Amino acid sequence: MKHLIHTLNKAFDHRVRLGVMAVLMANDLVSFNDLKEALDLTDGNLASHVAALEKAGYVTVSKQFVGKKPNTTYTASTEGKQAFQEHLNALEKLLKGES
Amino acid sequence: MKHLIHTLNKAFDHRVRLGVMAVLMANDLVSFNDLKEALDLTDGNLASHVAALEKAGYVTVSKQFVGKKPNTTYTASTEGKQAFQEHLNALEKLLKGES
DNA sequence: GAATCAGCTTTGTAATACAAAGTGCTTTTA
DNA sequence: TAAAAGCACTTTGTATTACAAAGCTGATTC
Repeated sequence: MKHLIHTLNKAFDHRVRLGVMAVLMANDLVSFNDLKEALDLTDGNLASHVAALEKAGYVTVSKQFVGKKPNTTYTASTEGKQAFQEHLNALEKLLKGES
Repeated sequence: MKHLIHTLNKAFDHRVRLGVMAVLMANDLVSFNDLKEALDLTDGNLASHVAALEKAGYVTVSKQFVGKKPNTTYTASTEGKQAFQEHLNALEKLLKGES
């Protein structure tokens, strides 16, 4: 028997990644530093979690210069938004006690 | 700045524990084997996750004999139900984009 | 008396998680 | 112009966690 918990997306099975996706669902372009401050994370920790989401194809990265400073921004990909939505649906079902 | 993600309960920050609690919220007495089958887990894996919830005081265990067979059942403690509910509330807020 | 069941515990391996420090490049600031 | 600081990582090192599989204990059914 396959339980609903096995349909939860492992890529989102962590509060930091959940937070990143939540932020990116609400704002479609967020900079590294804004994300870092919003989630109160160290550089390295954020970088590695975002890297995981990027590797999964759920987040896309773009780099440019704003004035003279380098600026990295993140966006949830269409795929990422969809996968996240499915994850939320599965979560909701699970928590409503459907097995 | 403390973000909402830091208010998520680490004890529930895993799909298996989430599943266990969801089952125990819906049914107040569940046996080891029923849980194991419902969630499709190996003995050891279930045992260790339940042990973590028990250690946190969120699940209580009782052992008795049913007929001639030993029988272990689990229940969500009052504390556990409350903590889980709070976790869900935090999750919900997070996913609605409140930071 | 061998196999089975219940419920773990142990073992071993692999995958995270995380902070802190280091890196490379550029730009302010003293 | 040398030092400090910002950006966005990467590396390092440590610690925790996840998990399957095997082992184990005590009882039981064949």
